[in-house]
Amino acid sequence: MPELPEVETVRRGLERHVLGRKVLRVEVHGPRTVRRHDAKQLVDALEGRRITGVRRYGKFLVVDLEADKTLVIHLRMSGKLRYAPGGTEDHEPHTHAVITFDGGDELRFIDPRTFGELFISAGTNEAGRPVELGSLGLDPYLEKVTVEKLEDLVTARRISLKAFLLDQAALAGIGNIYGDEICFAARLLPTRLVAGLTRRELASLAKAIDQVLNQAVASGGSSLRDASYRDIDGNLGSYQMKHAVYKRTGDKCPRCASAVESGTVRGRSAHWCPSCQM
DNA sequence: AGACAAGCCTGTACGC
DNA sequence: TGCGTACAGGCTTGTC
Repeated sequence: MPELPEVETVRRGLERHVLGRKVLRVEVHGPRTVRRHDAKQLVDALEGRRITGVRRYGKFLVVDLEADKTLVIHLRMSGKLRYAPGGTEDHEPHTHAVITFDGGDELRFIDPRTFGELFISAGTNEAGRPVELGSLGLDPYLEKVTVEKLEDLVTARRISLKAFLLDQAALAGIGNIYGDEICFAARLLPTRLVAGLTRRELASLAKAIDQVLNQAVASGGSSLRDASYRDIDGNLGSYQMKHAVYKRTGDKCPRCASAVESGTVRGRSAHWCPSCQM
């Protein structure tokens, strides 16, 4: 489940391997890989052009190319990018797109559940971001989350803290794993209504968002048993070993040793410590 | 065998 | 009336 830390790790790998490289050939398989427009449009935008930048906004990867072409990638649940040096013939199952560079090295898009997608942006807004990403909220890794910003974002919102953290239009990049871990780090229950959080609690939340995401990026993200996230070179992340509550129902809370509980909040699984989260 | 998980979109219902 | 919200369903397939 690539969330902000995983996508940031992929972005760094992408920058290391493909920045400045010239695309020779692009193959797209399956009708769901490119679904916002004709696949040929993507092939034509990429072939013959060099990659000039690799950005990330929330869970979206943005690959800039010469002639102001912009490739946008979202991995959704099971999408992976894999860099394969030239001569690595075997494509693993569910390889839906292959970008071959000058010299023969390949960038492969693999996605068993086919929720992920690639598309060419129709243009950029005044901030230089793809217009399709216009509704994304504040990216807590690119921009510092302050109490003031959180106060602005939660006013008049009658939703739970967990729902707020998952709302990509408020904060971009947090998914179910980091949502639970941030609530734990902030000592706040996921069911709390955001409009009712005190300034002190919002300060704790801001600090938790910053700490959890930074530590997760430093650990190369989280790799779980299912969907098994790996970075662009096939390496696993290690932040799952630091998860305090996510999928740890019944385990001892690392802070107070109470048993971790779980349930459903806004239709999504949630995990929390009943003693030290309030 | 069948429920479930994930992110995100869409349709629908409902309360303030 | 209308907005914001919750909830269910859809998409998909590996895992339990």
